[in-house]
Amino acid sequence: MPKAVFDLVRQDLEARIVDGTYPYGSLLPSESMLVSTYGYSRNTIRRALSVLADEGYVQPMNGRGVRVLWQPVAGRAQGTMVGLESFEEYARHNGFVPSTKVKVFEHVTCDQTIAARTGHLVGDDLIHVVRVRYFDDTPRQIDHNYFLASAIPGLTPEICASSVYGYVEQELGMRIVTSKRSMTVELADEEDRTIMDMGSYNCVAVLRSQSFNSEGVMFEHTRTHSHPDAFCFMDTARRA
Amino acid sequence: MPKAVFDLVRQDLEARIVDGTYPYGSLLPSESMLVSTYGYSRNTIRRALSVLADEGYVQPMNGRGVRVLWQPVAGRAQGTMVGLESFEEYARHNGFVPSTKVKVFEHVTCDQTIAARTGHLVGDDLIHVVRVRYFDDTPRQIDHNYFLASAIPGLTPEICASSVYGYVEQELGMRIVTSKRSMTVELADEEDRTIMDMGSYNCVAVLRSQSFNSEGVMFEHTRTHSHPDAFCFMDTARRA
DNA sequence: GCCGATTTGTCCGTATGTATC
DNA sequence: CGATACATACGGACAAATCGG
Repeated sequence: MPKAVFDLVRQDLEARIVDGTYPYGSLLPSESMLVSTYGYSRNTIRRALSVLADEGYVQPMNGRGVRVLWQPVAGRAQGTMVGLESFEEYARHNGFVPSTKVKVFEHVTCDQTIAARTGHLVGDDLIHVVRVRYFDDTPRQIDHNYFLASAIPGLTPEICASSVYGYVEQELGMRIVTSKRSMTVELADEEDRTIMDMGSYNCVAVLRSQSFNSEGVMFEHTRTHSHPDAFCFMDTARRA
Repeated sequence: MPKAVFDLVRQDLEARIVDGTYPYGSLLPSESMLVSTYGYSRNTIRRALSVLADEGYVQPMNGRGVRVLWQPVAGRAQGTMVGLESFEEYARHNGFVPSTKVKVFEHVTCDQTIAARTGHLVGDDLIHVVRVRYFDDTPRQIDHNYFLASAIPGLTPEICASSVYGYVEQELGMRIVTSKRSMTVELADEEDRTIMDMGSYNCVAVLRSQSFNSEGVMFEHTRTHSHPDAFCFMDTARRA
């Protein structure tokens, strides 16, 4: 999809890191080398490297070179849930067959309580959706969504049962850009225990998120309760 | 600390966003405006904006402007645990008095089992440390660390009881740069139940992380078990 | 310890493309 | 259609850190 030059370079370098051409612990060719091999300007090469560094693939070292940090997955951690990944993307990456059942689909007007909890504005016309998510027919997540109705015209329960993100991006041509999230561990509530088989667990992973579209409007608040066996969040951070 | 021009601009813009000069939902002055007010080149201004966008403060919109996404913290979420934050930084930001008790401090040689679990290399000389972390004298975290001995000369139990990161950064002049982390929810083990007052919870938040120093060497693996009441992880993600 | 070569980090000025209004 | 605003790319310059002789 992306046709930007710096992104082509990034993809190529990433592929070579993953396939072992540039193994863990080694140094990448210097910037000037990459400039001559790729034939693009140093700024463009540097931008590609910068993205790779942000994603944790490499680490640049002043005066020395760029070290490869990436290594094949350590093993057990099956779930990635990296960056901004939807339920369906997550399932696909991990070899599960995903399905969804819509339990609630209703219009509500945002009052003070909802506003405080979700970050929507009082008076907004919202669509409240509750969904149960299955991996291979086993209930694993319960989603409570509040969508900004004006931002998602034509939303139906059927769309909620497949992928709202897909609808929003492909049908409405809107790109989800930024998402703020928080993660906590909380006691499973009545709903969790009724719907999911909690086994010996009495807790769930709770992920709350606000999503902003390409216009900078917050169009969604989600609270997801995940079964501990189906939750693994991965992340890479850099320090200034 | 940072004297780079783009970072000064970033700090200034961030401050104006936080203090309400550029409120939530508004548009920042255009790049050309910022160029003339700050007196720096467009590249430099754009770099500052780019960092702010990565951190979730703003969202640039092609052809329109740069929208402010930041808003004062929504409320309850007391804990930030944002980005790369050490235990002490976390405690300070949240008004707790932190303390630490070192339970284990021993040299071990990395065998196959430890290597598979931590990502260290077989044969490495490691320092295995187990620490209990307190907020206001209440045990809230249990840390299992494996430090690469050769990367942290002079490490003592006393240093472990205060801040290893502080020692590493200030005394050794080494900067922690990249960290890869994963978060899961797991059943509290015997150790958790013995040391922490789990109340009605039977789960803990488990955070595993590998830290790389400025030479691109992995010098630490940590597994932290956190009490649910003392764990809140916040994050902002962007989509390509 | 010094010096020069190498490599990454920062910054500037300019040009062109694309999206919005 | 033109004006505005962000996105991408190029080329050049100098600084800072590292390394080898």
